[in-house]
Amino acid sequence: MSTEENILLAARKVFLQKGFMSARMQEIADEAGINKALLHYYFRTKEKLFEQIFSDAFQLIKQSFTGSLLNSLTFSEFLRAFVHAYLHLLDQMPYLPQFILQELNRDSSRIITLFEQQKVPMSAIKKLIATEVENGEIIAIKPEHLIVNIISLIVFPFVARPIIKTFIFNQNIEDYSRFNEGRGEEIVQFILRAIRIPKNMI
Amino acid sequence: MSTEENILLAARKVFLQKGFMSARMQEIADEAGINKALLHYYFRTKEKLFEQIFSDAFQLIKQSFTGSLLNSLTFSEFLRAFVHAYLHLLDQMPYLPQFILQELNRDSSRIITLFEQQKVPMSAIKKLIATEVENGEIIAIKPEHLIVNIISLIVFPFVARPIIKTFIFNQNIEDYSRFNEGRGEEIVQFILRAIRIPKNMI
DNA sequence: GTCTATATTAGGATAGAC
DNA sequence: GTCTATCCTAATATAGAC
Repeated sequence: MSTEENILLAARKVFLQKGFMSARMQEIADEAGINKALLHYYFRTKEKLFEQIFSDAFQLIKQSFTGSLLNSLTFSEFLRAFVHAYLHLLDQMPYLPQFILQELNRDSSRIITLFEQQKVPMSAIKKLIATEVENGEIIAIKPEHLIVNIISLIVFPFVARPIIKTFIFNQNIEDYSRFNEGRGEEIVQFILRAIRIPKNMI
Repeated sequence: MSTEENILLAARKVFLQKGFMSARMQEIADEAGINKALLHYYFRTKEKLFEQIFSDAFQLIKQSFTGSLLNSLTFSEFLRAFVHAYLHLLDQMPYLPQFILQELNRDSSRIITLFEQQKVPMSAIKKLIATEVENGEIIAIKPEHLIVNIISLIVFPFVARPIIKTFIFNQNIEDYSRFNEGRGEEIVQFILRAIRIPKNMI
């Protein structure tokens, strides 16, 4: 593995856990098994190194959207694919959401650049939902609310992990990991129930 | 207004927006219209000043739980009261959730202290849900999932505000604020639909 | 390319006058 | 209690040898 890849791997680990402000160049150097000066040799500044990590991280999230949309004809197909793709990603990178949200709140100008670079297929998803509402497949709901609801149910538990672990599960690790295992289907079913047309209306 | 209150007000504003690491004592002093030395005279260290702000902030959240539980006999009463109480609080303090979550992720040991000091009535809420499930008032759902779902739907949009504003509303402020106005009832109805017993099962 | 040693600066904290 | 001036340390960044 090249030194540059090595640094990027170490930087990703440290930045994701600590965020830009709390991350230390020294810690990244240690993690990569090199020294500080070499970090600067490869990436000049902390800011530039961070930039790389941040946009890579956001791209991973974007791929959950595009990938799930690709092979889905109906909304429920998309929903199931998306929930599981996203949860699979977060399983491997649990710090990802907090990292992204923290940095976007810290530097609000970054969101503009991000929006221009990373085209998330939001309007396609909106259209998919709107069509199913028109066809009477699902209840009348504004696509924006439904999209926000889906993402909230998936992502929030990762951002609030310490609180949930402590205040809801009293630090009981087993209960908590059981909760996580069932979470994907729970979300899918919860949403499907919330948007289905009541049977006795026919 | 006393100098001490003045400082606390300024500190709250700066800490909530910036978080501990990005907050600057200088900025707090400016905001309070005094100088840095006086901050240290009143609160010795940045850490101690922060401590005060943080526990006050968490207490506000706790009160949304306890307050809503107080006068609710059924789950749907609690749900409606809680959603609106919490949203009312976040309307006034939109940075509150990101602040709390960021700090709990930064310093994981803090959660222990917090748990011992601030008794959130979680078991009472769990019991309320479990009872309604037993009585066949709502569908079979694990209380932990339902509680997490409720909080996710309320809180996440505030944490992800920049992303939602940009990627879902294309920076259109009017669309975004219309979304926020309808959000409370949307959440309540979404959850009630997801947990109701289907009519044709009777 | 990689290291050691050093410069620079930002920012929290303190001393001491009033 | 409030200020100005100063200290001190941590952390980013660079110079220069190998």
